[in-house]
Amino acid sequence: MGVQERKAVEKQQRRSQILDAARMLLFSTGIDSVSISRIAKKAELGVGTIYFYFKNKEEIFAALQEEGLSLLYSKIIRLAKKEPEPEKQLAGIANVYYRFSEENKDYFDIINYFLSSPFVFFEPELKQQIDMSGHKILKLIRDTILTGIQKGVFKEAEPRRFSIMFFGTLHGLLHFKKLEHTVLENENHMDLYEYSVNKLIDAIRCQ
Amino acid sequence: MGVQERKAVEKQQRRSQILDAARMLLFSTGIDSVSISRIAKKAELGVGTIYFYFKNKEEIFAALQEEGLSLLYSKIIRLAKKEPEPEKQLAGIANVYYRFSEENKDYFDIINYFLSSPFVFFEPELKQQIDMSGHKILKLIRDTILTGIQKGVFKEAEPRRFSIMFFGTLHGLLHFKKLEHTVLENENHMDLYEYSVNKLIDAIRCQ
Amino acid sequence: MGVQERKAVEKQQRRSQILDAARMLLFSTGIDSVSISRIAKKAELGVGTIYFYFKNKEEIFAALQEEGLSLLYSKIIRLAKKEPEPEKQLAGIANVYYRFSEENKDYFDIINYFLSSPFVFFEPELKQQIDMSGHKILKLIRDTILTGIQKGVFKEAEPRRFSIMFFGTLHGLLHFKKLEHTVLENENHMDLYEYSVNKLIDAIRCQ
Amino acid sequence: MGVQERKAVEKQQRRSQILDAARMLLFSTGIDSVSISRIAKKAELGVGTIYFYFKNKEEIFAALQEEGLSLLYSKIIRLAKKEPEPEKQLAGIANVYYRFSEENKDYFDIINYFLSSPFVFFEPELKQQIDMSGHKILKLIRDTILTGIQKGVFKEAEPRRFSIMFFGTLHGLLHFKKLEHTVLENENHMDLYEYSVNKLIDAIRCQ
DNA sequence: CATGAATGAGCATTCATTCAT
DNA sequence: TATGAATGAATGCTCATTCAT
Repeated sequence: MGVQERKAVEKQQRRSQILDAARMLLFSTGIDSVSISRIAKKAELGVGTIYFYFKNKEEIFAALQEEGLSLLYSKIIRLAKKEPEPEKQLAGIANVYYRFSEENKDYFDIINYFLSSPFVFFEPELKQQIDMSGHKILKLIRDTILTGIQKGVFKEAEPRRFSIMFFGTLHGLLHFKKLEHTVLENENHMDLYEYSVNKLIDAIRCQ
Repeated sequence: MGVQERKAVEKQQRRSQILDAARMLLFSTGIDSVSISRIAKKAELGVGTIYFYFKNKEEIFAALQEEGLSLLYSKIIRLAKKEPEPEKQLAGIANVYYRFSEENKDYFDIINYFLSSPFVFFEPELKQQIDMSGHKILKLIRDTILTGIQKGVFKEAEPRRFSIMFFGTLHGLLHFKKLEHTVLENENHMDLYEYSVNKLIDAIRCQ
Repeated sequence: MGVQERKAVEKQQRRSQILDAARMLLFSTGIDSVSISRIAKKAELGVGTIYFYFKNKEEIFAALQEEGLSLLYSKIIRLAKKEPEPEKQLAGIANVYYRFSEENKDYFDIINYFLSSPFVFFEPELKQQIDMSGHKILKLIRDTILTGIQKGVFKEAEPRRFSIMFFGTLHGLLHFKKLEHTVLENENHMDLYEYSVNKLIDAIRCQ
Repeated sequence: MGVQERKAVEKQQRRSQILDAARMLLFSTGIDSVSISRIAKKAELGVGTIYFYFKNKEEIFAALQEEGLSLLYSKIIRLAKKEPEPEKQLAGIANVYYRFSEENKDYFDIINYFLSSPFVFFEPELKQQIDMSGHKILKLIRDTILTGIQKGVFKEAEPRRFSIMFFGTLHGLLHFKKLEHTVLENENHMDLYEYSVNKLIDAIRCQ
C-alpha cells in the first residue's frame, strides 16, 4: 500500500469517526442538540478538525441520510435475493420498510425529516446524491413487479407507475404512524399497513 | 358596536397581523429563520406584544398549522356537498388535496413539515388540538365510502381502513413530489397521482 | 362613617388584597418569580391597578418585610407578658426567634434577604421605616435584662450592649442554619442554639 | 517555558481577567446589574468567550465567593501563626474578621449575600465546594480553643460548640453593621464588637 | 494535519412600567 | 379608579465558523 493510499484510508477513517459521533448524538439527544462542538467533543477531536473533513454541518447531515438510505437498500436487496416469488417479494419489501421504520427509526426519521422539509437544506449536488439512493430502491420494486408480470402472476399495464404508487402508499402510511395515538387511536397501525399491502397486491394479481 | 365588542375585534385583528407576519416569514425564508424578534419586526410590533397574544413560539406555529388544516377541510367539505356521487366524490377529494398541495403549497408544506418531524414540537394539548382537524378530514372520506357502499357502487369489508389507506396513498404521493426532478424525473407527477387514485377506486368498485 | 372614611377603608382593603397575592406568590414560588403581572393576576386586578396602590415593586417588598417584623415583635411581646421571670424571659425570647425562623421561615428569609443585601433596595425613607421595627424588638430585650438587674438575678455593667450582642448571637446562629448540612453537618443545630443561649445567660447571671 | 505551559498560564490569565471584570461590576453596581454581557464588555471580550472559561454565571459567582473566603482564611491563618497565646489569638481572629468586613467589604458583602439568600444559587457541588472554605475557618477557631484548654487558660466542656457560637456572634454582629445608622444609632459599632468578644472570652477563661 | 480560543449575532422569553381609554 | 395593551431593553446562553499557531 502506497503512502497516498494509506492516507486516503486514514482520511476515510477520520470521516467515519466523526460520523459515528454525529450519529450517536443525533440518535441520543435529537437534531437540535447536535452541534459541531458537541460532535468534536464526542469524537475526541478539535472543532477545527471537523471542518477539515466536512465543509459544514449540512454535509454531515447529508452523509447520515445517505447512510440510512444505503442501509434500507441493502436490507431490501437482501430480502429480494432470498425470496424469489414476486408476490411474496413485494410483501416482503413492504415488511422490510416497515421494520426499517421501527428498528432503524432514527435513520427513518432523519430521512423523512429532510425529505419533507419544504426548505432547501442541501446544495443541489448533495440533494442529487441523496436522491440517487431512492432511485435504486424504486427500481428494485419495479423489477419485482416486472418479474411478476413475466411469470404471469401479476397483471398491470403500467408497472412503473404502480411501483411508485406502491412505495408511496407504504411511505404515506408510515408517515401516519405519528397519528397513532390521536387520529388513528382505534386502529392497529401494523394491521392497517398489512391490510393496505394486501389490497395493493390484490389490485395487480391475476384473477 | 359596543366598546367591548370593538376591543375583541381589534384583539383578533392583532392576532391575525402577527400570524400574517409569521406566515410570510415562514414561507419566504424557511422555518429556521422564523424568530420572534423577526416576526415582531415584520408585524411592526414590539417583541413583548407578540407574547401578549401568544404564549410562545409553539403556539404561533400551531395556529399556522390549524389554519392550513381548516382550509383544507373547508375545501373538501365544499366539494363533498357539490358532488353527490360517491365515486366522483372520492376522486374529487383526491383532486382537492392535490390542488391544495399546489395552490396552498405553503400550508401543505408546513403541515407536512411538522407532521414528519420526529422531534416534539408541540405540547400534548396543542398536538391533540391540531390532530382533531385531521380527524375530521378522515371521517369525511370514510363517510363517502360508506355512502358508496350503501348505494351499492362500492364493496369493501373494511371501509375504515380503506379510507386511511386512501388518504395515506395520496399523502405519500404528494410527499414524493419533492422527488419530481430527481428520482421521478421521467414521470408526470399529476398523471401518476390520477393513475393511483383510479387504481384505488377500482379496488373497491363493484365488479 | 363618612364617604372619606369609607374610601380610606376600601383603599386599605385593596392594598391588603395586593399584598396577599404578593405574599402567596413569594412564599410559593420564590422571589424571582414575583412579578407585577403575576401579582395582578393572582389578585384579580389589572396591572395598572397595582401601580395605583404601590409606587413600584420595591414598595410591595418593603411592606412584606414590615409585616414580618411586626409579626415577630408581636410574638416576642406576647411571650414577655406571659413570662415574668427575666431569665426565663430571655430564654423565651431566644426560643421565639428560633421558632419564628422555622414557623415563619418565609418572613424570616425575606427579612434576612433584604437585610444582608449590601446593595440598596429601598429608598432611605422605606429603610428607616423598616428599621424602626427592629428597634422595638431590641428595646424589649434590653428591658428584660434591666428588669433582671433590678430584681438582682442579672449582673451586667452594660445591659444595652449585652442586649445587642445577645440578639446578634441569635441572629448569627440562625444565619448559620444554612450550613447545617455542610459545615455544621455533625452538629444538631437546635442544641447548638440552646447551648449558646445558656452560655450567654450564664455570662450575666449572678454568682 | 514550553508552549503548553505558556498556554496554561494565558488561560489562567483570561480567567482572572474575567473575574476582575465581574468583581468590578459587582462591587460598583450591585449584583442585579452583573450580567454576562456586561462582564464581557468590561473585560473587552466576546460573550461566547466568557462561556468558554466558565460554564455559567453561577460558576463566576462561586469563584468570587471562594476568592473571598480564601482571602479571609489566609488572613486568619497568618494571625494565628504570629500570635501563639490562645486568648490573644481568639481576640485576634475576631479582629481579623472585623477588619476583613471593612477592608474587604466587597468580599464580605458577597459572601453574606449568598449565604443569607434563602434561594438556591449554586448547584450542590458548587455549594459544597464553597462551604469547605468555611469549614477550614471554623476548624481553626476550634483548634485555638483546644490549645487554650490544653494550656490551661480556657475551660470549656464543649469547645466544638463554643467555636461555632463564637463565630456566629461575630457574624451576627457584623451583620448588624447595616443597622449602624438606624437601630444602633447611639452605639459605636466597633466598641460593641470588642465588648462582645471580651464577653465571650471571659465566658471560657479559667477563673 | 490538527488544534481550540475567540467571536458576536442570534435565540426565546420576561419584566417593570406607561398611558390612552 | 381601574384597566390591560404595548413596549423594548435586558437576560442567560448557544453556535457555526474562522484562523493563528
